[in-house]
Amino acid sequence: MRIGEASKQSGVSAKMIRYYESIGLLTPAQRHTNDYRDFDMSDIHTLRFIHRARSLGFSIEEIGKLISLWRNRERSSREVKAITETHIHDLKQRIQAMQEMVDTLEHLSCHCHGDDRPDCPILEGLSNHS
Amino acid sequence: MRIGEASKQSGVSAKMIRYYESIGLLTPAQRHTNDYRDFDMSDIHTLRFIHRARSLGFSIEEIGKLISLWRNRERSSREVKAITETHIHDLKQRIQAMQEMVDTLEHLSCHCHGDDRPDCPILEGLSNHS
DNA sequence: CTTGACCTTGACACAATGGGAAGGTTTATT
DNA sequence: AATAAACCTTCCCATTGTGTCAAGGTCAAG
Repeated sequence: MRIGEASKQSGVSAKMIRYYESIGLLTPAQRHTNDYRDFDMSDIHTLRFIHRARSLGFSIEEIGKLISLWRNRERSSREVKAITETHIHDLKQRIQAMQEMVDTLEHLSCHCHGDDRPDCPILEGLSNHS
Repeated sequence: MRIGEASKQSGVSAKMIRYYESIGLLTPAQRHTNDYRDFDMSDIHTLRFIHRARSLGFSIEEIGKLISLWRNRERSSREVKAITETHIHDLKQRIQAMQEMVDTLEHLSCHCHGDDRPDCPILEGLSNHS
């Protein structure tokens, strides 16, 4: 099947399919005589795998490792779990950092009248708070 | 003072100071005869403001608006609060999306033995879960 | 035989930051 | 005074992952 159909069936945009191929995440698709890429169901499975991994926030690099483990029948689940745990840890840290921002911002915001007057604890917080 | 000192006093890297100037977030600094930028305390205040706003996750664009409100004595705190609330909302959405990733990942990970065997619910989750 | 829907590659853009090169200036040490 | 170290300048390139757009090739249906 051609790239448009592969895109529909996998949820990965045609642009991204070409991109993943160009950076070596995907082995280059077969080509028809007219140079059009030709995907089979195995390609679709891989693309779906990538799509789901992306939606769980894995980086392209991590996905590369996951795919190679996925294809390797000799793999140890330890390796997969390690990548996943690292990623979870990473996500949690980012969540925490953002939550701290939210806390600070809400603290500032709740003291701000939010009316026509110029007095604003938010701006004060941004300028004084060292 | 020169850019290195301004960087130290504000916490913004020299690289970023030049960048902020180039995109118009900062009004271009004074120049010495030798072409070196020359910052005064007013510049430092602005840089600190930017630094704190960045550390709270505001985008450059939002910071541009905040700075112009900060400088405007006729501002309404309503506008500042609106920008802040929008940003908080944005952060919360991103946190929620990431938290959902974490939940899914932890669910998969806790079922994975993480040993020498190849069986791996994580990979299965990534390949089957449509 | 034209129209429209595909496909191809390539270039450029985003946001915010870092790295480095090539070259000029100032400051400190010999 | 000479030299070395530590600055400064501009300009270019890389990052991550995605989108947009252009110029052109291919194919099927009308």
